[in-house]
Amino acid sequence: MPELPEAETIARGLRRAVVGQVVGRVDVLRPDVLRQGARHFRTSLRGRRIDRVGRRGKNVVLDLDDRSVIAVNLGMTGRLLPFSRSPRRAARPTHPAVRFRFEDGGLLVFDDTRRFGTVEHLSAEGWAERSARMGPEPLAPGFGARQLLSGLRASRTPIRSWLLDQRRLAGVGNIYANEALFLAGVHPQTRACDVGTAAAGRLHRSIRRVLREAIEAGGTTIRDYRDAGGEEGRYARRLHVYGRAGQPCVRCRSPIRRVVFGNRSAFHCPRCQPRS
DNA sequence: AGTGTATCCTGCAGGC
DNA sequence: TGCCTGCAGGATACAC
Repeated sequence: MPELPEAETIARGLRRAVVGQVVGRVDVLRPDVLRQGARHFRTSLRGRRIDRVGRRGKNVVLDLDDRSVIAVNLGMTGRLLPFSRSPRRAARPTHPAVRFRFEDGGLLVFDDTRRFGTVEHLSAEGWAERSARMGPEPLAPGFGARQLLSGLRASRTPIRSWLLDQRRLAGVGNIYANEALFLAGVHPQTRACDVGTAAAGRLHRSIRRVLREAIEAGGTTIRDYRDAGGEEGRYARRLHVYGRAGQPCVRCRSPIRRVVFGNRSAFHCPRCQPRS
């Protein structure tokens, strides 16, 4: 679910509530979201102070005072919800997986209905290695059209699959991949190496534009996504193709098509995004 | 290298 | 109302 704009929105919304907080007790209610033993996870976090909240790709990253990090991948339905005190029944998260209790009585709950998300405590080196295996940040100033083009040249996989591969580009998921391809006028099943220089330039611009605008709108809520304050994102009504199969293209009125490949739905306008 | 398939889970919408 | 199928912002592992 959450892609880069949602992770960014959550990270921003979390800062006020958790930076400076010192971790006390940690409750692991659903050990399967961890990638390490719950015992070790709990004990190694106790007493750590949260110094910063950031994001890498689709991950929300909490930097701790010993340079280790808590990396949260939100999966499809993950949420990070801060509370200044234990919430009463009605306000309680429905699927809590991990509860971080702070020394001042506040808490941060990782809530995840489907539990495809993960929470990991990594050393500085462990996180650096992980991050190094991920592709560039599409919104970083240094990420240019040339870099995108050179990455595309070497691959024959469909461009939509290429965009979803976190080792190639970090943070783009199915919604924004489809939206960016629409804006660039590129068919989702075009082989990456067949995206020409001009189209790659358009795609570079549209990826950055879509991600930036989605961040401004606080992300996209289809169903489950909520920010750190429990609010929905407002980008859903601005989607051009995602989830709009059969509806008229906003640009040319042709019906939007849905095709499935790589185990995911892809949406495109057959007229605005011709196959090359 | 690529693609198709299955897996991990839960919940919701739509058809009958 | 109830049952069934298909679908979902992700990621990975496998066989071919």
